[in-house]
Amino acid sequence: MGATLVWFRQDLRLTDNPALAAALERGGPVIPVYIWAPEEEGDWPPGAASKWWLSRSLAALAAGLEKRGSHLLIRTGPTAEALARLVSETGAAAVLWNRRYEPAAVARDTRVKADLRAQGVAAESFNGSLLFEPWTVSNQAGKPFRIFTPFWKACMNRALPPLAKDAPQHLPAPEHWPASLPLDGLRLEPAIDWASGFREVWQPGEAGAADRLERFVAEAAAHYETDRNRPGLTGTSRLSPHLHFGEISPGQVWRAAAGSQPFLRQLVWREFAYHLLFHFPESPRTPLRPEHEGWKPDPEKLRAWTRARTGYPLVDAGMRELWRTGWMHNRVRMVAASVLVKNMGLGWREGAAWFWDTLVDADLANNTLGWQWVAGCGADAVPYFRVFNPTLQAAKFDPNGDYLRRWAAPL
DNA sequence: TGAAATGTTGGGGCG
DNA sequence: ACGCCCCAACATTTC
Repeated sequence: MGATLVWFRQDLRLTDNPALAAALERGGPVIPVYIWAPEEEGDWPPGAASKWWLSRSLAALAAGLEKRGSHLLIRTGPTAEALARLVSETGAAAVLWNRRYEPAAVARDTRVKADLRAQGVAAESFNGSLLFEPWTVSNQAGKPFRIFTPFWKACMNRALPPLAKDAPQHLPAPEHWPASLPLDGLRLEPAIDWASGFREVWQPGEAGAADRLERFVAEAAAHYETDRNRPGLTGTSRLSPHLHFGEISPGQVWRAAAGSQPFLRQLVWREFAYHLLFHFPESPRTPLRPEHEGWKPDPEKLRAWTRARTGYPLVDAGMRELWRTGWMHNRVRMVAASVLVKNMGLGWREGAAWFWDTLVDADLANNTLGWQWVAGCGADAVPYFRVFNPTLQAAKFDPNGDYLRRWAAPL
């Protein structure tokens, strides 16, 4: 039986991983590989915070594989060439992976699949990142949804897809492991150590994701509906980076948090973001609605926003939380984005680009949806007259000033 | 997942 | 007991 390559991408986990489960099912040796190819990501190669996370997450995945008698191969792109070379080095009969939905990734993966099949190699992709594939959810007219609530209802009417079989304690290994680059050879970690605040907050990898989920369900899920809006509390799950890198699957999260409808709703917002990105692949660049085109570039203003010098205490606290931890509470993200677009007159893409570089959970689908929602140019967006008042928002959602105090120290 | 203005309701104080 | 007023709490409307 020939070996099977499992091409890891944004599914850096050994539990509920359909591609890995299918590879094990085939019976031969399993060869896990990660290919670093940022030049294939179109306009959105991973930003600095994402690379920091990726480095740690790959290390965690590699350690998990070693514990099971396996090994993570690291290679660099071009992906098609790297896979072809690995196939010839290992005599692999199949390459399996879990799907991605970003336009550049879809185009690249389609070519890779065709190339492999032309070489006589079995190539199959699986759903490892979403509850429902974007092309399987549609409205009465058979069209993609553009409004959240009907999408949510359609999702709630469907059966939860089953989980994949978890990886066993021992993975079948090939007789010889092909060469691998060292992880630090990818230079994902910053040369200057700006990530000390990140390390205090985050534990990238499958174990960190499971721990975060367990704590959320035990401590916060019951009060999620109200506490999720309080940035001074730990009222949200903080699973976004773990979900982005696939260290945990939405199916696992859904099952653990099934008692909290308001939280499930947020999980479906993530599904909706992928639904929109898949069906409207131009939307990260060209929104569905033309609103908010009257902005002018202003590097000084933009710099003030990025460096936490807007003068709005809640926004500046948020920008400092982002800078220090690679994450910002969602309530504060909405206010910070609203201020950039509606108070400062800057373009949403400029804010989105900063978030892309600084967020550990930077995700093209979610980032695009969030910014277009605030700017009012997306599929399901706030009307132009909906403007957040940063002072009022602080009074409402941080009444004791806990959040402002926590992120008061200047950068 | 807006804010502010305007409208409605009901409890309680008071003469 | 009753009517009147005030006001908070909530609901509705408007941008």
